[in-house]
Amino acid sequence: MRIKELLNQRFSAAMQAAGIPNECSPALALSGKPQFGDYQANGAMGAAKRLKTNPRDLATKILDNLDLDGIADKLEIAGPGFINIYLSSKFLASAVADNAPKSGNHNPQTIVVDYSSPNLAKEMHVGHLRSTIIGDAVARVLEYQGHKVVRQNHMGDWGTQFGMLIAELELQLSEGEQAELALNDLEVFYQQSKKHFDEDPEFADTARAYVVKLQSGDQHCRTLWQKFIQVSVAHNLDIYQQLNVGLSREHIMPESAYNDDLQNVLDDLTAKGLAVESDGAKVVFLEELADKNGDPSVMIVQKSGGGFLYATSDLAAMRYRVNKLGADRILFYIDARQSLHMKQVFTAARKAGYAPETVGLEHHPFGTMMGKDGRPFKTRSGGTVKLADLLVEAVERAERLLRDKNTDLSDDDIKIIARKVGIGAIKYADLSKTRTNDYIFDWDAMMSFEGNTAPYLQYAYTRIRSIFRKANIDPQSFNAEINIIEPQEKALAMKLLQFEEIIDQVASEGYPHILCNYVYELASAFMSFYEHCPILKDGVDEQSQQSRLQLSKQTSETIAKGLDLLGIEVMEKM
RNA sequence: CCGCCCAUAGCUCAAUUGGAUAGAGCAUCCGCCUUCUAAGCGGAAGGUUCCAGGUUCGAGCCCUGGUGGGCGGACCA
Repeated sequence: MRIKELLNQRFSAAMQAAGIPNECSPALALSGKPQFGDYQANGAMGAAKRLKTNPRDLATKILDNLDLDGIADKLEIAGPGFINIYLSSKFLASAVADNAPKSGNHNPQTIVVDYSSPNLAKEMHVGHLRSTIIGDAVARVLEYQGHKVVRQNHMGDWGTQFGMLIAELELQLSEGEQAELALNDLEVFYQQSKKHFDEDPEFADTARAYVVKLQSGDQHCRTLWQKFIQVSVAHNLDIYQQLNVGLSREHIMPESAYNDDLQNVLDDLTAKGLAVESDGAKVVFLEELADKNGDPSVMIVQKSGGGFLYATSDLAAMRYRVNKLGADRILFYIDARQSLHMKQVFTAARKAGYAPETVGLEHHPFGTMMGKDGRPFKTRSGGTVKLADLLVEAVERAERLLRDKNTDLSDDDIKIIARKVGIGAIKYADLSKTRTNDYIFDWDAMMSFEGNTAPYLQYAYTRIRSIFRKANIDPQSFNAEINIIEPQEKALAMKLLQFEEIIDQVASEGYPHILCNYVYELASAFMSFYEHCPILKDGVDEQSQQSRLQLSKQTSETIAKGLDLLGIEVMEKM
């Protein structure tokens, strides 16, 4: 149940009865401080401005028409016209009791989520982390809400580099090398290839010729290319699995898949008068994005040599997603540096009719991962950090910490837990920061097991599970009536009730850090509750014990669900 | 030259999108374990929200102008 929504309905009705126009929102919000109640309605002030009346009088009028019987104990008008709402404990208790995840969705949409989309020429590196895990978290949230989510991994498998790479592969195979062995380390392979390309003109010519041959369907080049792609894709799928990310083979829709459609897109743009020739290239001038001098933004869709660019394949992808996938909404988790490009593609897609106004096009950009020095995260020698190496280090660090702190876990348990903690820590550190900003990657902070980190939340979960083990109760089947007496019980109940509202917010705006903050606050509220409200200790009456166990059970479920939506696993012990 | 983004406690980050006295964690200091996992809890201290104006009942958030930093902008993605 969404309390805010309920209050909103009641306040809207009261405001209407008080003669306030419908456009005025009750402006409901959680109260920041206990002395301002649990929720507050700030709409009286906005409405008073509009009606040119006294806000406090208007607030009184709203209260006269407001029916919150059985929901609120007390209502008060404060300050310039705030209405403070004190919820009844009985209402809270019953609300928590039927706080079970809602079934179905009144307005399910088909939502395409474009995320991860690495370039297959090289191994995945830290630059791919954010798109991969933020996009995945949002996809999970949308699925939880009952939408049809279509994940699209727009892998880069078709650029100029591939001519160079297949020429290198051909060379190494001719020297008797096995494909699997040659491609064992994609990074090394890429460097060898680049070296040949730069130093050997003959090789470079072959490479350039192979790009053209590949794209025109030459069988030999195609076979070599497929060998390479196969290895690279397998590498990526392995990373996804390690990351507990819901991307598999079926979600891959690479650039090459649009190859046959690029000429069609160009022809169509030309026919519509959008693409015109300029300096030998085919470009689209976008007056909508003109600067203050009136110069339109330029988007090249075909090079003067005849080659297509990513703007072209992005437009082809747009058409596919709208027409074939039936998208109502398309989300792009792509680096903030491509904001202009996204704007151009969106504008062109609208003008060409590839995406009607009814289809939401949303670029959800994100900032860069920085090192502790405030510069982009690199290895000590200044190279790119491979994602595979980063994950190995995360698990190793987690394992060391577990061994330091713990004695009664088996070796196998430690291995399994270290994986969940290490990967969880790395993902959570990223997801918990505001998506659009750069953030500083700090091993110690994310692994510290203190504060707003994955280990803290995982620990909170295991603590609750431990209570049930101790009491020899199966939480799954446990169910008891909730009784809210202590302030910590109320605070915990309030937090539990905010889950769905938070989910709505993440779904509409695509900021997973809101969910992170929520789970952290929920876990903190539990820790506080747990310290002040004994459960299994001597002297706790039966009714309180049952009620507190019920609160604990629902907290553990909500933490687990919240973390699950973030793609982070929990465990029974740690 | 044009355009986009950022600036909040010593550090890392929040602030329910215009709401009341700007909140957490780390670090520092003070308390709490023979009792449900102390990887925890309670408390103290820490702020001219980069600067200057403006809008209004009310601004970290909106507008204007600066300062400082990052990133984009005709043939890579």
